[in-house]
Amino acid sequence: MKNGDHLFLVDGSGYIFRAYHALPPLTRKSDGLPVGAVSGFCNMLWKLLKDARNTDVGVVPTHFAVIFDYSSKTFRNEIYPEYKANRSAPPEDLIPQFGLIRQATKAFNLPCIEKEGYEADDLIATYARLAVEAGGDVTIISSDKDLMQLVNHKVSMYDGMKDKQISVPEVIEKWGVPPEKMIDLQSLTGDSTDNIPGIPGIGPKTAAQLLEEYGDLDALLARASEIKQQKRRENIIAFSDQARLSRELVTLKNDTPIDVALDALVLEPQDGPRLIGFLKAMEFTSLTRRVAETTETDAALIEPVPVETQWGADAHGPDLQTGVSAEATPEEVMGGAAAMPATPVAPEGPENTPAVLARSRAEAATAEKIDTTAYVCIRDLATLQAWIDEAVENGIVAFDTETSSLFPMEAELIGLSLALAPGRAAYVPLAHKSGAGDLLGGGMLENQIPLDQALAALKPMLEDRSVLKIAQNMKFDWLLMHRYGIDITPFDDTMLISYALDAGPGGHGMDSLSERWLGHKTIHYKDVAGSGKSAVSFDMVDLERATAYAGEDADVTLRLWRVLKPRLVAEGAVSVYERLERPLVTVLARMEARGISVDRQILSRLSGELAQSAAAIEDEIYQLAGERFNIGSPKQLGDILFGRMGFPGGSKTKTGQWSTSAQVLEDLAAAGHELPRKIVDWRQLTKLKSTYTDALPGYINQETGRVHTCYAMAATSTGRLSSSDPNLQNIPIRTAEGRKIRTAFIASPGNKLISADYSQIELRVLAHVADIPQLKQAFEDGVDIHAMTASEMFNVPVKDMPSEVRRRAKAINFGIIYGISAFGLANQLSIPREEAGQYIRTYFERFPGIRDYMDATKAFAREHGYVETIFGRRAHYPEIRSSNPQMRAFNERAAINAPIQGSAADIIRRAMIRMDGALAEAELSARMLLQVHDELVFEVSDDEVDKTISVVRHVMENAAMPAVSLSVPLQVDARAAQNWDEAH
DNA sequence: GTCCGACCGTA
DNA sequence: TTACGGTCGGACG
Repeated sequence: MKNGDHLFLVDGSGYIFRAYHALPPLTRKSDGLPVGAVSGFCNMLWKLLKDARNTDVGVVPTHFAVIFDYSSKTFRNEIYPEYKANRSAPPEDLIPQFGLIRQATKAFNLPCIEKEGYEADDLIATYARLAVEAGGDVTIISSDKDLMQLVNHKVSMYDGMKDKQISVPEVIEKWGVPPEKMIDLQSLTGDSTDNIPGIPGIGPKTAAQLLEEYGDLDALLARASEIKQQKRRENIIAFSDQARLSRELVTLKNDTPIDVALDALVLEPQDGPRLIGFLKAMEFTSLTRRVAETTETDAALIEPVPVETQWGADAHGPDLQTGVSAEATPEEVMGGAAAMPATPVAPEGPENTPAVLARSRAEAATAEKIDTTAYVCIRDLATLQAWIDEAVENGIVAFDTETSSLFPMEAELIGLSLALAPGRAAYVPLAHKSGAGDLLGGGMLENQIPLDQALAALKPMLEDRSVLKIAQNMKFDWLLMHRYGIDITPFDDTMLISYALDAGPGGHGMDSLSERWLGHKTIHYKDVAGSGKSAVSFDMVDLERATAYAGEDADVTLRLWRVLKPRLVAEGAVSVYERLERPLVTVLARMEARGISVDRQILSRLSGELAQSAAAIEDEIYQLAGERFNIGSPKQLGDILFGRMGFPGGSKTKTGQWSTSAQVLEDLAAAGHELPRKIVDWRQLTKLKSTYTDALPGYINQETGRVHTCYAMAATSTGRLSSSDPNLQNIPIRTAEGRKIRTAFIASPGNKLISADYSQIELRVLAHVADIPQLKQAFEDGVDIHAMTASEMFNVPVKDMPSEVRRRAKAINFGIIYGISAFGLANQLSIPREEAGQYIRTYFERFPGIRDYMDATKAFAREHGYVETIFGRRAHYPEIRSSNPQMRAFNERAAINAPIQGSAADIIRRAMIRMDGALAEAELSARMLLQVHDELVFEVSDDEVDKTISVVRHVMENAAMPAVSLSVPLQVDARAAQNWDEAH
């Protein structure tokens, strides 16, 4: 920058709020996305830049930047915690616009500048100083009085909305003091919107008058006793410290660290097609036309670029509080009734609606052939950098990693692939071995970019908030890269998009999605790495095959995204994806990374005890049976029990074998037979040993010494998570023997485990969605729900109720949630089917609303093929129209269960998404470790137990709010102890 | 070596 | 009667 150059600095954050309130609301036609502030912003930028190229106008920028606030916490909060504390969260329809305006800035080919810990105003002050020192002039595009202190003969302001210049005379005219006294003036008056205290009773007029008389703030405070007006004098003396503090707060910091040099702000030529791509996506038709004319671009040839919208707490805007009021989307606020159909946006004509776009994308995707030999293998840094640059330019890139393991906490990076456009993908090998002839696997292959250099090159792009990273199952890649010091943001996940759209039968793996949506059979991992004993690690795969395989993964992921993402809007699944799926990815990844401490000694001792007990029982079994056989083989066991020994066979399995289930064996035992009892006991012991005490130690991670389960986000049809490797959602609890295994899950020294679980969450959800007065009242009163049910059904008082009566009512309550049948209930309670049927009839008489709800849900599912949770998550049951009565009945029961189980699953997801923020807000160091459907397990320092329990309980009990206001209270029981058994 | 059914642990 | 994942045995190729 040199003499005569002119820097324009746009106060982006200030503009967003001002435009939002000043301009009429505007939404994108096709899907209702709020874009009023974005529209105003684009029009203003266009006007500024158009004038800039018109040399008839006096002021021509040579340098240009748009500056944003990054977060609400800045150094000012250190000085004064109350700074801006009175700000409420931004309006919900403004939230997605923060990100869009940053994207707009990029589309205008302008630098987008922000820095964590600093306000936009400080960055503006810093750049203004640098520019003036370099001999340039500065125009700040803002009308914020906080910036007026910067005005001088080289620096002026411009109000883009009023088309008004603000120089030294305008400041004096408006405030009665010259710009250099604005700081003192604001220190005296304070500022209610920023919660800056100032001195009570002093407004701008008085302040200006005082400064005129005494010169500056210090002189005024020093000579305060001379002031004639009594009240004013007393206040200034009493609140002088407050004025000095205010001065610190309002004084802009003009020496903040900056990441982008002044000279890098030089104004680049407009990129017409890029800008038009964005404007078309926003559906700003008239501005699109004007830009097309001016840049001589044929807008018809340009596709709208996909834009990233962030609704939640990830969205960066100034003063975005973590409070719940900020989080409801319009879609959520309007939704909320269970099993109500979300209205898909109906295509009303040939215009470009989301539904039309989604359909055309789907058609195009199957038509395009995929050539896996066309991918590039990148082996030098310069080429990688060129791809990265293009990704940044593009704003979108599909990303995939190849690793040494499917366990993300053990996996090491072997290579990664990128895709910039369909068919344009590259593989970057990073740790392939030469493999030639050497039994030890050979040395490292030549000509690979060193891992640290590749990661250093990729990190800025992977963390660049203007570049959308797309992956299939991002949690894996996120956790892996997190371990390499990179936190990917922002991202989309094709697996989760598919799940939000199409949960039901059928998975969401890349291979099946590719086949379904692209009509393309992917290369299977087995085909490149082999399988079983002959399988090799991916680092031994030759680069040609590795490139085809890995490149295809990225290519297919990108293509899937292009097909699936538009469907979210078209089919009303945006809210589920944005509020329940995407934000959970990093929450779960961090939980997996933390792991939980497991005591190896306890497990090993238990294994020994179990082995001994099992061996003893084994001998008795052989004695009783009169021969040795494999007790673990249901086939052999059935032959002996029901064949040779002639026990009365209970039921047969579907393969025609005698069933040897615990139920059958228990019945025989109850009839006085000794052997079946022994078998049941033996089964329990060996199950505990093989599944838990023997297996768990093998999952203890070498480096962390902890067990890191893996959560599957898209494995169930209802919205529940599942856990595997190891499954920590089925650790025993029902029997005393089993519970011992829980004692091996421990808190690290100085810590406790907290277990917090929802009490009867599914029955509470049922009471809410089916609107059952007695159930709601019972939960309101906090009474024993099963006893209440029994009392209603059997006309017995709750007091001194026989336990068997309560047990039956409990079975019925669960039966209701599961889509009850007389057959199932009879089985569960070991009573005749007729009796079970009578129970159900009685239940429906007492609670007619339940029958209505079940009938309505079934009818809804038959009509639409899916059901919905209270948050709009859909579960599809296409087979509910099957002509097979068994199949149909099964799907009906599942359809009744899904909204209940799924709503409960959604509630705990919401709690989990908010939990880390709430704990941080309360300055608690507790770590969330595990989720078991209605339970969360935390590890917390001994001295923070009580506070943590109260925060956790608050978050969990209010998790449905504000999207859904449940008509039943949620109750959370929480306890802390040294191990999981005692905590639960 | 791979797949499936039976069984059983959890919510 | 709902939703999962792990282990085992045994049949298949």
